[in-house]
Amino acid sequence: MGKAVLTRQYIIGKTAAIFNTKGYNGTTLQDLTDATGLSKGSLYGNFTNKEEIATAVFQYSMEKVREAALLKMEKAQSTKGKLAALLEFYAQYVFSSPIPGGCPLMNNGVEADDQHLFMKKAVAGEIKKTIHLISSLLARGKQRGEFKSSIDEKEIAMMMFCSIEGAIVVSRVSSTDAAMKIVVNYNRNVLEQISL
Amino acid sequence: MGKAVLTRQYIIGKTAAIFNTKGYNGTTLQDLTDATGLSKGSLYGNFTNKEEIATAVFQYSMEKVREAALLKMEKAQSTKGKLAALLEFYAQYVFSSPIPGGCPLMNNGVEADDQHLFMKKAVAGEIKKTIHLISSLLARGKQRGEFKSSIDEKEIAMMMFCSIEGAIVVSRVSSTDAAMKIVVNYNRNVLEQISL
Amino acid sequence: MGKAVLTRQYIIGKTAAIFNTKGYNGTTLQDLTDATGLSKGSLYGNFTNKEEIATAVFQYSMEKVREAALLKMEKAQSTKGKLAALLEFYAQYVFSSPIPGGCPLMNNGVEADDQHLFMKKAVAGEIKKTIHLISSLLARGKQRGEFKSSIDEKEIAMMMFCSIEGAIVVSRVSSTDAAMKIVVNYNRNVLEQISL
Amino acid sequence: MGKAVLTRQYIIGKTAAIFNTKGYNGTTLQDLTDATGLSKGSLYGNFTNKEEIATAVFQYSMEKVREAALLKMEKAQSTKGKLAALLEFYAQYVFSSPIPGGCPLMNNGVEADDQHLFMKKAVAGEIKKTIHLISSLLARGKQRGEFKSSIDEKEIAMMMFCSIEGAIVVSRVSSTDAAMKIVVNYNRNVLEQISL
DNA sequence: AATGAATGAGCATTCATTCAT
DNA sequence: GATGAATGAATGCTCATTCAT
Repeated sequence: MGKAVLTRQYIIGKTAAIFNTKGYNGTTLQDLTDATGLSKGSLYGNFTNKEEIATAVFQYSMEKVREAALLKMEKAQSTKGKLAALLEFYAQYVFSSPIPGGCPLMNNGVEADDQHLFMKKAVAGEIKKTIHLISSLLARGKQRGEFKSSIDEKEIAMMMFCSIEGAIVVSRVSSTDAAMKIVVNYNRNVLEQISL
Repeated sequence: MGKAVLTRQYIIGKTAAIFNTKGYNGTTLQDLTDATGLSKGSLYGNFTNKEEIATAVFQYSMEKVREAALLKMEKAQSTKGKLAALLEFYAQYVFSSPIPGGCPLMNNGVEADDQHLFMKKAVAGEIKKTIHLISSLLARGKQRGEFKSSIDEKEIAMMMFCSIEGAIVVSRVSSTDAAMKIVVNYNRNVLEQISL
Repeated sequence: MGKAVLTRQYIIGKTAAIFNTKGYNGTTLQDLTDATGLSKGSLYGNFTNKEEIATAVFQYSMEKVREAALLKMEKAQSTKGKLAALLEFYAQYVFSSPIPGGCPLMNNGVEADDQHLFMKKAVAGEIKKTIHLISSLLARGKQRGEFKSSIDEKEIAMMMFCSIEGAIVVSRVSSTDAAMKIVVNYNRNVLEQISL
Repeated sequence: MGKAVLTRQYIIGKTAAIFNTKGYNGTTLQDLTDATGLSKGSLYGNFTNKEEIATAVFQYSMEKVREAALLKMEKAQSTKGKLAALLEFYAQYVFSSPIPGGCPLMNNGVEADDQHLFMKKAVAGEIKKTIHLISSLLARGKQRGEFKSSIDEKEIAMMMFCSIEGAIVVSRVSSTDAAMKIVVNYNRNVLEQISL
């Protein structure tokens, strides 16, 4: 890895929490130089502009989130166990997310949808990926005979994802994880009901 | 109504879409003077600062949203019919929301949660109100014998709300209402299943 | 006295301390409406602009100062006694001036000299008047045989005035009346030395 | 000297006369960019805010004043001669001060005393320094047998300083150096009277 | 590869003043 | 005579970006 790549990663790692907390508009170059200890010139030497930093940070943040989720899931052996672990992961997410500031998908998605096209595309892609992950697990569970063959894995995956994401925002704004607890519990029950 | 009140309402009405589209940070005083045709001085004569405008706009936007939802619902006579109408309302929400730019709850909630305390409080209150509305309808349906007495109306209300809100963001970011359609359909089925 | 005159005097009385404390540039119309409880429109109904208010306030403030000084002086019967009373007046001036904020002559003089011609003239006139007052007292003392006939009353008056005014500023900036005490004491000794 | 230091000094040098003429409140950032040819951004890159510029300018101005005074004084060999030179310096001060606009001590002192604490401290310090300088000269003259041993150097220094400063303001406001001439002449006579 | 210094456009906010009512 | 509402210019300050070194 060349020095340039290392510096890019250093910058991304040091600034991910800031972007996720303050949002793209709310994050200033000054914030980034403060967090990294680097000069503005150096930031612009490694990225073409703030948009590029934000996009790279978003990709990095999603990797971190996914890593943390997969770590939780890999301990479980059954597909159902893995999905339960994923729910467990989200249950704790509200107040201790891998990148502070809540879910990068919601944070960037909401700010991007009418404003930042460069980011909107990236968020849409990551959302699709995440829903696909859940959907695939459900499909595999069906194949392996863990889940009823009648289930619509796409529907369940979408409901799981949307309700969890909604619950993250509701819980964070309300400063209590009451909403998240209800939603996670509901989805756990869904897992039970579709199990054979 | 004094002139001041009228001007305040005029400002609020003209700028609601801007705040909902660009967010608080992304909306500038220039945006507001452009939209209203008023001078900055006039804006500051009617509001103490941008925060106060944003807060008033948020309250107004939520009223508009609620009005539009209630309008859809009042045609239905059964409680179940009202809840179905509410789902119908959200199904169309993605691309034609009463205030352009998506759901003010998500938009303001996501931006506010780590940054704008003045707004965070307001959003939390409105979310609570909205969930309570759904929950109350379910409870009344139970009383009236439309729904099974075994249902947990708070749980269902929370799931409906969170999944719908999540679906709004997902659909808007993805520029397709596929997610919303799935979520609305799922919740319609829930209504059927809890009906007697 | 018509209502207009009364309102003018009301405004002047309520705002004198503000101008003397914050200076002309530092005083805003908002300060004046806050202090008077009147609207901007009313202020502009009674004065043509801020300059006119400031000028009227300055005249009023100087009257107040002179009144307070004369009150102290009138108890004394000898001319020397009157001048000693005047020094006494200044000795207490630093921390309890008739109009809070120090001497209007210095305050307005310093701010006006390069900027506000309308005020510069007024201040110059009042300074002349004040020095003339001291000078006249010394001259009368000479006539009445209280003071040596050899004294140059204009020189002594100028020294007294300049040293006292300088001491006011020095004392106020230093937050201690040490300078004023020394200067007053020196001038008291001068009075003794010129006495027959 | 780094470029930053040079630019700071350039800014200070170019703006000293403006602050001394218009005062802190009366000086705008626009004035400063006009005088320097630099952008606001550059000004804020070299100073944290207007206060910091004003403070630096005040220190610089006092150095310039002191330099000019010392230059006049160093030609004289006797202490009395040096003090006479200092009076000479002030005699010309009214219409040709090292920094245009009068004495920075009075200008900043009067504006600062009730408003700008950051400046008040600085002015108080410089006043003390200046009075100490005069007092030291008088003390040295006593030691060297030039002045009577009975003199109170602190009293004389204070009177000299206060009367001169008062005379500066009076003369500038009156647009004539009559006051200054009288005060300087008086103080010259004092020097004669305390000489052995 | 990194920096320090600069820029010009833009930021939210306040200014003295006006004027229809 | 007094007011509330408006204005446009100006306020101090911050922004993302550039570029010579």
